[in-house]
Amino acid sequence: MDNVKRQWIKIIADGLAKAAEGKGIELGNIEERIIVERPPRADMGDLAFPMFPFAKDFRGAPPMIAGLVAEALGEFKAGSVKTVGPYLNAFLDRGSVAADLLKDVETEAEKYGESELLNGQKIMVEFSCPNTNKPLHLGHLRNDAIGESISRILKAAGAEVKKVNLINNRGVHICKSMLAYQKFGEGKTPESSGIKGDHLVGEFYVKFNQWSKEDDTAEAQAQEMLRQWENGDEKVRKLWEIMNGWTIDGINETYKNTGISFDTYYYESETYLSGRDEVLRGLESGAFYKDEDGSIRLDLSDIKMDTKVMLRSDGTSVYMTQDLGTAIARHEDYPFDRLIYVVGAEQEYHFKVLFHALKKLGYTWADMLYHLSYGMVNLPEGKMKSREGTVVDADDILAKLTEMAKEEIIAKDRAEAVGDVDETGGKIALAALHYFLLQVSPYKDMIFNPKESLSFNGNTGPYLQYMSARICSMLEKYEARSAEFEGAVVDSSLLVSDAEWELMKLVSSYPAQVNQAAAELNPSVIAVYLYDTAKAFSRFYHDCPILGSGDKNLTCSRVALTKAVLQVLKNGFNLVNIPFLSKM
RNA sequence: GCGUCCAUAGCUCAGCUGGAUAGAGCAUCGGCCUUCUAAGCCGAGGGUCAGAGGUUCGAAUCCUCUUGGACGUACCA
Repeated sequence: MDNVKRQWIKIIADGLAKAAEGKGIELGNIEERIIVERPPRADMGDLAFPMFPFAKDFRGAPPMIAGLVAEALGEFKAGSVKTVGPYLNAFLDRGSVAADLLKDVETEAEKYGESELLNGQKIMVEFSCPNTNKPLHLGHLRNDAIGESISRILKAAGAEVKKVNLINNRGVHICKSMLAYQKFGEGKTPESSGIKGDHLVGEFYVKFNQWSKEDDTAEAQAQEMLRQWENGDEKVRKLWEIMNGWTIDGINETYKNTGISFDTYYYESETYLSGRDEVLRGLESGAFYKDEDGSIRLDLSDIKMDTKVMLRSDGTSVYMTQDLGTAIARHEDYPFDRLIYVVGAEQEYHFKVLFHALKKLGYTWADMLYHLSYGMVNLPEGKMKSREGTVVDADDILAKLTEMAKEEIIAKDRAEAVGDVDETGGKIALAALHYFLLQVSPYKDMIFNPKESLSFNGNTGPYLQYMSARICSMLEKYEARSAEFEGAVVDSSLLVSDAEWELMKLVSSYPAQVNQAAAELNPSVIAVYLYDTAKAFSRFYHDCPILGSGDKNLTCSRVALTKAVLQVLKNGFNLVNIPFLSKM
């Protein structure tokens, strides 16, 4: 389609040149000045060329110019033009465009839509980054969905992508659940209690907060435990290892259930010390300074901010210390061209400071770091608050969605056709969840309404799956009846109705959508595109009989178009982590 | 206080680097299953794109201000 566009720009430029010549006007570099747009309605044409920019040259109204150009162009092969007010609209030759497109999609198959936009670029994407004191919640699911999707999109755009996770397994908050476990745990384990490890640990974190309300030494005890941990106290370390293991196992199970994976895990417990060394080096080099209160700080007055603590006065690390160490370790492990941190918008300040600190330390690659800041997931009543117990748990929401999907399968009497109801239910749940989370632009806050968001109808993930399942079912029937269509050929000149042409245009625009999503780091571009395409197919499917078209060449041709649509849906599903279903 | 971001239909969201009559879904109302899965299709109503200026041939989109909201401004992460 890009070629087609370029070809048309040439044609229009030619027409403009001729029209200008007739009037003795000099237009300069015409091709660069031509704007290509999509007409608002399909019946107005396929490409639109506004003539406004040339009004001054011609010293006349745009509609007049459009008329002159149309006249100058006369008849030609690639299609036709029509003037619509100030616009010159082009109608492409549907048959020949369709033929090329269907061939491309078929030969490229699962690679259709991939590009070379980011060829040769090494990109590291950090996302998820859970704490090991509680299970994942809905906010993490948004983070995971964005991180995983962005990684896949960048890869599709040609980049070499490394997905990394940073486990926040160190700090007072971790000690809190450990302390509560020591006091109230009674030796419980995930096995003995039958509770998933991360949830079990989370229970003790909640318990700590209750206890600390009654006992005001609780916080101090947690601090003391952190000191013991830093000093390598054997008993504390042992408990820490056990409980971290429980949480990480539990969280990994959630990742597995959501189709999320990582190439490398980093652990804060392993990077915070190198961060500390780095800060001390920075103190020597003069990048940082020692404040009168004993802490080591970074002066931010050059970027109009205050100062920031890099290392506490007692020598222990803060979040920043650790992130400094991690970033440096990462660049050594994988000399990236870009490192994308998928982290909530509330940490924008943190990353501004982190990047600045790295630059001050002399790391030139600090310019390659990028904070992909995303908005919060809120409830209709407002923020999720753990203290008020309104946090939506990741496993709970998945289980609930899966249950609803299974009920739906049974209610529609599809259990037998589907085969494994549990598995299909789980995949439908994932589609609902991921589509819901990714259809929204990342940087915006979003509202999750438990009652209304868990829908499988309308503009949802399951709708997309449903379309692909119907396609598969139809294609299966086509194969089964292959004898009837013996000798039929694809004749793209038969695929020129408006419904078919609309689908062609959508299929052809998929590669551009992938590039846009990659350039903007925005999965919602793909999500919205998939819905538009599924919707257009649904309309076509309803209006145009395929197997019963009455003409075997027409059937064969529509099957070819349908296969192309299916391919694009499949490829797109993969980018936004929506499981493909051939039956539902 | 200062900084960053957000504001589009009753609700949840799209709207490409400014372009032709601002779009979906949900909800409401009305049609369509003897025909490829009704998790579907078609139609109706519903908008001062928060408000006011500005730039431009043209602004939901860019700039300024105002209002409302979120987040940040920790020796928490």
